[in-house]
Parts: sequence; C-alpha cells; structure tokens
Amino acid sequence: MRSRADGGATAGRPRSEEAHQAILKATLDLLSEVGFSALTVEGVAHRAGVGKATIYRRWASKLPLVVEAFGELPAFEDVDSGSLEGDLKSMLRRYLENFLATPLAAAYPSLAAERAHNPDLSELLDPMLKRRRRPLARAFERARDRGELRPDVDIDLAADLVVGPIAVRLFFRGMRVHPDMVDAMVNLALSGLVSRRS
Amino acid sequence: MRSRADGGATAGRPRSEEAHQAILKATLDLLSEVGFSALTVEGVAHRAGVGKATIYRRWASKLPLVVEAFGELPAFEDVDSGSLEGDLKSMLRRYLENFLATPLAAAYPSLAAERAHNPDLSELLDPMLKRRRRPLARAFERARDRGELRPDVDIDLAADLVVGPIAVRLFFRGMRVHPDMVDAMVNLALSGLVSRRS
DNA sequence: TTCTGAACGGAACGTACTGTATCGTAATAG
DNA sequence: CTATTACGATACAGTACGTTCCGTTCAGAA
Repeated sequence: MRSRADGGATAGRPRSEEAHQAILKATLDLLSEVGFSALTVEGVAHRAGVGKATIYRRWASKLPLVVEAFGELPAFEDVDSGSLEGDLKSMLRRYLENFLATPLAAAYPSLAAERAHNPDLSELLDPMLKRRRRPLARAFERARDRGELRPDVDIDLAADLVVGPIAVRLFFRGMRVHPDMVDAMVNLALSGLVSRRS
Repeated sequence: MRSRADGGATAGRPRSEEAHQAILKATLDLLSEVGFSALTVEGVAHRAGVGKATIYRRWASKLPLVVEAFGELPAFEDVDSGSLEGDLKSMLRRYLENFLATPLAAAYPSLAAERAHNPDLSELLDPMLKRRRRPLARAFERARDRGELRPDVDIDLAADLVVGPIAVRLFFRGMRVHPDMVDAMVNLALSGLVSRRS
C-alpha cells in the first residue's frame, strides 16, 4: 500500500524502513492527539524526526498517509466459537476493547467524509474496509451453513445490522460503548424488535 | 444557535439577515461541492458575497459555522401510520429521498470526527442530534404503548438498530442506498436474524 | 437634522502550512 | 571508483486563518 513507487533494486540509497515506520507511528499518535483536521504533514515530519520531502516521496499528500496509517488500526478478528452468538459477541467485545486505545474515532469518520468528494479514495478504502470486515462476514457464512440464520437473510445486510448500532454510538453519538454492552446489542439483532405476540 | 453575541436593540447598524442566510447557503453549497476539509471561510465569504469579518463576527471559526449549517439539513420527520413498521419505513424512505440532495454525507461524519477532539463541540451537537432523532424515538414510544415491542427492548438501542445499518452504508461504506431498500432493512430489524428453528 | 455606534465589504497583515526545490551528506549497486 | 537514490534541513511561492483597519452604510437617540 505504497502510494509512491518505491523503486526496485537500483543503484542508490534504499528507502529507510525505520523512517517509514516512524512516520506511520507519528501519524497515528498525532491522529490520537489532535484528530484528522489538525493533523499536518509538517507536524508528522517533526514528530517522526524526518524531512518533509521524505514523507512526500512516499505519499502524495496527507490523505494517503492517513489511509495507510488507518489500515494499521485494529479491525475485527477471526473467532470461531461454534455459534453465531458466540462469534459476534467475542468479535465485537475485542473490537471495543481495542477501540479506545486507537484513533479510530477520529480517523474513520474523517476518511468516510473525505471519500464523499474523492472517488479515488474509494479505491484505496474499499478493499481495506472489506478486508477489515471479512471475519464478520465469515461468522455469518458459518452461521448460514449451520442453519442458524433465517433463510432469506442477506449476509451483507446482516453484518450491517450487527455493526450498525455500535458504529452509530461510537462514531456519531460519541458515546462510550462498554464491551459489556455487546451482549444486549447482539441479542437484539439476533432476536429482533417485535413482540412475539404478533 | 448564534455562536457570537448578536447585540440587542442598540444604536447601530443591525445585523443583516440577508448576509446571514447567504453565508449559510454558501456553506451548504460548498459542503456539497468540496466537502468539509476543503471548505474554507474565505471561500464561503466569496461565494456569499460578504467580507470575512462578517462571518467571524457571527461564528468563531469554520466549525461552528458548519454546525449551524448542518442543523438546517433534513432529519427524520414525524410520521404516525399506526404501526411501527409503517412509521419506520416511511421515515427512513423520506430521509433517504432527501439524503442525496444534501451534503449530509460529508458533513455528518466530519462533525463526528471533530467531536472526538473537541468536547465543546458535543455541547453544540448533542442537542441537535437528539432533536433530529426525536421523531424516531416517538415512533418507538408509540409502538411500545401499542404492545408491538418486546417488553425488554431498550428504545434508544432499538432506534440505533434501525438507523445503524443505513448509517454504516451511507456514511462508512459510501454505498448508494435506494429508498426501496428500506423495506428489507426494517423487516430485518423487526424480525431479527435468527432462524425460527431455534 | 446631527451625532454616535454597530455593521458592511474589501483589503492588509503576521502566522502557519502545503507542496516543491535545493543542498551537502549518506547509503547502495555496479 | 562513479552514478544514483535517499536522507534531514532549509528556502520558497502560494494559500488560508484569524485579526485589524478603512471608508461607507445603516440604525437609534437627541
């Protein structure tokens, strides 16, 4: 995920992997501290102890840099507990436990907003988002194979149903979602809203 | 929602309501065209045909200006169809029909991201977000009173369950959500994911 | 009517940042 | 060794922020 050609084995000084990692780390640290809007390439350069040109040799601008840094943040992890309920609760609990230790809350919505006016960004983001979501999709596939899911359920939409409430609370309402809340959320998505009376 | 004191009835030239509305309109137009990041106060001033100082006399910075403009964007509208299903489908369909005609896709996530590093913003946003969500909450209250909801359902969480998938698709996945998709989404939230076999 | 004061658009200003270019030095391959 | 790429630090032209200023306009008070 290098936005700029990194040159093959040619005569010349090789790119410094140390600088590369220092830049990504500085980006994540500053995202946490000041958020996306206030993040500057100059600030990243200073924090990472590199020259600005070093950053611009690798990334065309702030946005692709933040996209790559974003890709290093925690996503859903594979869990196979034997039941959909177990998978979902475990996965979401893990995600939430990681959430507060990362700049996800500022980075993810900012990237989402940028993409509304930058179609090129979708090409960078979509594969990454899909990858990050993959463990969740697998949990649903297993559930369908086990006959746990209603037959007419669209798996993609099902995943959105489970992830949606958490995303709204974390990202849009700025709420603290404690990992213990996961149970109630998953239960609700699994059993639905309507009274069994109908 | 005036961020700067607007002076009572004193001797002096009164604030121009025309300028005020022109500024808000220019803000929304430019949000649509260039998004939050690329929106500049200088650009808004030029588009609205006002001086920069005119904007800064009313709003401390770009952020409160965008917040006020955001508050003018479509939200959920009150619908009372007699059933929860009818209410939800109607409300969400209306919301989606309006969505594409507004800069919601860029503005809302950006404000959400900003709030992660600006607690003061929560004080501006929270009342507004609550107000925008109120019709939805009322639909759930009516449903509970009619006995349509399962007795243990938390209304706030229920609303998040319904809104969540749409929010994820609109804001985070950059998907086109056609108003006709509303039926499947609401049906899924109402009936849940799990097979009736269990 | 004049006086006072707030607001107006346009412009100037110091500061910060963008993205590019440059420089002397460093690290490689051939 | 030469040629080449990369490094950090710095300079540069351009843009935008937020503040200040100016001449003009719009209102209330006297």
